[in-house]
Amino acid sequence: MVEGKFKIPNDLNLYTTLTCGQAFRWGLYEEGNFKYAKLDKDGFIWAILYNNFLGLKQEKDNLYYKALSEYFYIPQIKKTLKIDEFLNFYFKFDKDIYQLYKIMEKDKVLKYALSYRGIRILRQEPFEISITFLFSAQNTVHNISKCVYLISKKFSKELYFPTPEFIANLKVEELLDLPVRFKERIYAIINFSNLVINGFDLYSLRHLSYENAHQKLISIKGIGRKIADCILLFSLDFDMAFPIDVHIKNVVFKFYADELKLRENKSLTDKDYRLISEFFRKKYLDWAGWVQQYLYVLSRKPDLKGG
DNA sequence: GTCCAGGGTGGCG
DNA sequence: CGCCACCATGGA
Repeated sequence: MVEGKFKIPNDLNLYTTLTCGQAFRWGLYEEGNFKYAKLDKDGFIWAILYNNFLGLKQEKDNLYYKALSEYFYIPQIKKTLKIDEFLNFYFKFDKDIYQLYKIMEKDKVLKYALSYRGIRILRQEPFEISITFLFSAQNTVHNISKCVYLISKKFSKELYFPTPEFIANLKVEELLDLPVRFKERIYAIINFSNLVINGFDLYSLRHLSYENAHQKLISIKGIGRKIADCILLFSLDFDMAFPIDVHIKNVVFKFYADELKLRENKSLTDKDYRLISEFFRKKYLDWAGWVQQYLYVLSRKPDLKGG
């Protein structure tokens, strides 16, 4: 076990970043159990990621870490990173979030979300994120994290995230204990894993335009517009992706309806999804996905819903 | 008991 | 296009 201190190079709110619905592995690992978003007795929050076991704790501008190993293997770039380098990679510290704050101050709604400053979009592993968000349909953050925990438990004692080969070879019956809303989600993750082992290269989508990458993803069974945007934003560096779930939809219709000339329909139509998404993308470019995350956190706070 | 979570698909008018 | 039904859950 290695321990150390890392000087945070840009603004960060560690706890909110790790528990705001973009990552599902952070919490407290006990014997045969996992408690999402819970800290250990020393105030560290833990995750199994990139074939390592990492605990983090923030004190002002410092990140204290404990890790099983000093090295993290990043499969999508086929490189091993030392812990400092890894933290810069994972939290995208090369992106100067103060530029985002300047933008947010000018917006009537986003300025209120500045109270959550320090939320960053994480750079996560594409296959894991794809499977994770395939679990996410009409599901809760808590249950999604439980799905990820349980499927990792089936794969290895160390709780590493399964390989595509492992999931592809599972039978549906072996996955029915996962708390997904719809059984069809189980078929989707097995199908997706088969695509990957047969040569579908998620990471190569990064070379495409946003439009083309999104198009490729939604052509896959079980992945629609929203899950595609989550995969692009949370694992493939498409920071201009703007996923719209029910919370984002509500906050946009409440505060931006006039500006966007929106008329509320029974459900969010493809036309409106595209309209809203494009509006924020054109306005905020490579910060659109980050803006979306601040809106998401803001809209999930019950006391702020009134506006 | 009810309501709702980071949805997607297929089908009909 | 918009709307609908349907889909093996679990917590508040």
